[in-house]
Amino acid sequence: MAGKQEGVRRAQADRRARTRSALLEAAARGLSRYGYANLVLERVAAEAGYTRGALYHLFANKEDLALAVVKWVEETWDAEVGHLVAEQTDPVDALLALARGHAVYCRRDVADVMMTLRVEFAGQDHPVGRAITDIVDRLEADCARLIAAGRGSGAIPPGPPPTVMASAYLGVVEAVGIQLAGHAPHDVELADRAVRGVLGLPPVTAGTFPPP
Amino acid sequence: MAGKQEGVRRAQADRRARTRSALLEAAARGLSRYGYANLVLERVAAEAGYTRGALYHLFANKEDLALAVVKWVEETWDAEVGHLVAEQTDPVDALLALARGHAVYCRRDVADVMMTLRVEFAGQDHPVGRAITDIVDRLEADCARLIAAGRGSGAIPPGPPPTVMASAYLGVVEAVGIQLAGHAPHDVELADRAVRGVLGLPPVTAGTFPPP
DNA sequence: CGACCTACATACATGCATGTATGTAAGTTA
DNA sequence: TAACTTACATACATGCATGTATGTAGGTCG
Repeated sequence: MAGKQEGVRRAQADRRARTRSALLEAAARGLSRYGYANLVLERVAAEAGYTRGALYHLFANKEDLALAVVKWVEETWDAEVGHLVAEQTDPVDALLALARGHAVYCRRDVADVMMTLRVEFAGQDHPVGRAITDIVDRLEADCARLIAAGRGSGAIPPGPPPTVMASAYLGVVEAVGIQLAGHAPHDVELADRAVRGVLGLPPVTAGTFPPP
Repeated sequence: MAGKQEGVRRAQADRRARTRSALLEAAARGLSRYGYANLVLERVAAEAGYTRGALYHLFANKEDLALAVVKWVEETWDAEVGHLVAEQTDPVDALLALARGHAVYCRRDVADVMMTLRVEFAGQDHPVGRAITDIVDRLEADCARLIAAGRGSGAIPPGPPPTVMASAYLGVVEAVGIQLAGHAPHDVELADRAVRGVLGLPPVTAGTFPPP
């Protein structure tokens, strides 16, 4: 196990990883634009600079590719938005941080992959659809807990049950993020506004937004 | 032009209209579940009690069928939600009436046809996608005017430009309508809350919702 | 440097959904 | 009731995208 051995092994592994990343990124863009059914693998490969042969060498099939994209998007989202939420101690602060963080996350062009696929596979029984609903369901449960906690402390006024609130909360967060992608800084402000509205919190008074 | 002539003519026309409606309704349900690309015309026809032959006799092709569905949904939406908005004189009341009316409209199962197709054709150049964006763009312009009017009268506090606000407003209305379909009466309440939040209006104090 | 493996391209086979052409029964008008 | 049209079903043809099988060049290791 000399240094050169690992070096060359990393060389081949790096080559593989680079092409994989290129294909993954092209697939993510393609999925967000065309969805799953209309995604043509030859275009994906061509956009990444390869052919379908490379794609089928690195991914078992179209479904496997889409699942890999979903996993990749989930990981980048967690890395960028998840920690913003985790470092908040107050549940309301956490919910507001998630909304604002997601709005910022949505400024990149692959952000609406999840939404596109979720809509396409809604009501179906497809592995890709299940992968997405699993993620969303976990997130929704987390948000429901945060809302329940906020209710318990009195920070969130009474209203519909926390699970229903969480569903509405995530819906508006997603909608604002997608509708206002590329409209900084209004994306963050309106995500904040919409979430406060759903939670029943009073609006921030003029001049105090955005907070430092 | 005796009564009998018109009678029999109405008989054949009625037959045609009934099968057309059955196919249209089946197509609407199919589109909202599977989207356009995954919609199989044989299933649509079978669900309506016919075969593809009937479908191709009444519609030129798949695209024509989808366009007819879009038109039909638009008309039912106008009939059910549009007049609620039109009879409001105050712009803020109109915006709130639209949000609440749309939430009620979304309780039927074909309500998310527009959203499904809009997502599927986003960024494409397809006639069906254009038909939808045309409708949404008109609605968005109307809402932007209402928001500008509310700003002018001071009823809506300052914030992002009306066009951006309208985009966020409609996104939120759509999201809540879809997420909370079948969760009456929370759907209406949360649509109201979300819209008030986006517009920067204070929440309704506890106990006063819903208004008569 | 010769044997082997990996990364990728090219070529082929399959399936599925659309669209079209044809057939048939029911309805309409003289 | 006979000529004609409409409403629909059945059968056929086409295209396109996936998946697989095969080929080849470059890297890897003895």
